[in-house]
Amino acid sequence: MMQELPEKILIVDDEPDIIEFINYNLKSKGYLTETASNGVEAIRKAKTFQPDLILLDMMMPEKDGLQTLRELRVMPDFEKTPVIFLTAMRDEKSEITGLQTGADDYITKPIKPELLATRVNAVLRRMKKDREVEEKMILGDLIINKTKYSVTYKGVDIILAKKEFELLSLLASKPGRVFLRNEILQRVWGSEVIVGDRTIDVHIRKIRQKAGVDFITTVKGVGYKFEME
Amino acid sequence: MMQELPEKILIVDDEPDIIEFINYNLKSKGYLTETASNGVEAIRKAKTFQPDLILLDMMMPEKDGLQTLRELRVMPDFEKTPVIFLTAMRDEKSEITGLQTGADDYITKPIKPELLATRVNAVLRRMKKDREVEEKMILGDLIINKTKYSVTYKGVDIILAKKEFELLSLLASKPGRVFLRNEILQRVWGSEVIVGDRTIDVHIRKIRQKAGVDFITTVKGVGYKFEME
DNA sequence: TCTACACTTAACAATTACATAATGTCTTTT
DNA sequence: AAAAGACATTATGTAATTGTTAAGTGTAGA
Repeated sequence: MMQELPEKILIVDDEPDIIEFINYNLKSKGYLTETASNGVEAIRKAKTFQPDLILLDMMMPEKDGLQTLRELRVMPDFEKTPVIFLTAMRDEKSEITGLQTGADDYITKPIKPELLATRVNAVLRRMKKDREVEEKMILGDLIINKTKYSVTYKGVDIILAKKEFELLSLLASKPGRVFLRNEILQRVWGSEVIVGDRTIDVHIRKIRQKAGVDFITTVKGVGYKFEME
Repeated sequence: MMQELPEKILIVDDEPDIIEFINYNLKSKGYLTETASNGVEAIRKAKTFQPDLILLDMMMPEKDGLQTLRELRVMPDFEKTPVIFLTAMRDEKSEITGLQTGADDYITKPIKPELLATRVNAVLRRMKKDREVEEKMILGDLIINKTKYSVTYKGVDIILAKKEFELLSLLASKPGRVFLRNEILQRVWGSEVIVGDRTIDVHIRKIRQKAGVDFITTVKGVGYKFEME
């Protein structure tokens, strides 16, 4: 039987007392925790901490829980990270919007330790099952494993550098769909970084070269797409 | 030869007669026992007594057996503690729910001493085997023993310092999976401690050096992963 | 107290990824 | 067919990242 790693939980709330309370409870249950007191901090911490689950207060100054969740859901890393909303009292309205926006559960304050633990457990277990299936992208003879950062073609390893891997993953995430050069830049390099257009070509070339076969089709004047022949 | 400690059993039932009866039987077989008469007391006693096995009555006032078990399972200490349910008569429904919730066995009342002893024995034996397997990680020629803090490669001992051992254990816990530097820091050093990035490299180097072979692969710009060649 | 060892850091070396420029090839347009 | 536009290819310098070594610090044990 394999040893299970403790799961990482990010706790976001603007009230220090609540953070303290939740933090204590979850830590004593063996979880690895990190905290944030507003939406902006939450997003920053999420990037470095890479939590397995996020507990997110709905009512916060500046950026509220809903808005924070929306922004997180756009980022590939947190597209599927489970989120449990913390809401003040039975507020039917926000419950519905919360679940619609892509939260996985919600807990009403005041928070009861047992309930918290149960919900956290349930959501994490559910997620773990999904993960196992989702971690591998299988595209014919090509297998891309995001957690292993590995690519194999017909069982043979293809060793790609970071940018190459991310580029291929992006294209392969929607086979057949054309990604505009702009979009590729945004998603692989980020919005701040500015690199020339040729850079993409060069990376594409390296992937084609290393793979030996060509899954990437150039759509002139538009972009690139992944396609098995 | 290692001295075997008597195993500790926590008996939970709301009827004093039954507690008395079970207690007498198990004590006479050499077990160390402790009792509780309801769910709340059971959880409290469990924390201090740290039983190897829990006999848990299903039907209890206030907090029933199922609920108690659920709460116990959330706590790291009792995540894997074997539990045998005591149910009144052949109650198919509760049997099923009991086993689903993570009980290891069940005994129907009225309790027969021989049956009790047999079941208790069986469950404890099963657990002991699981333990042994769980504590060792076997990865090809590499064996990592978490309880003994020892590592052998092809039968030869590799003596690692604590941090080195923890680092290797972490990587080996999910072979192939890449651990980001950030995650390594959080999991081996904890979220409070702040150490420089080179620290990881140095530890990695010592492991590679001491092992003679290299199970650890660097993924530049990403992290490290464990991989047998 | 002395010694040994674990751990961290700093400084530097080595390596690698990456972006770019320059040039080549192909395609489309006129 | 020439020219322009678009991508491919190659080579190369640099920036980023990791490897290595040695030395400093602290701590436990002899």
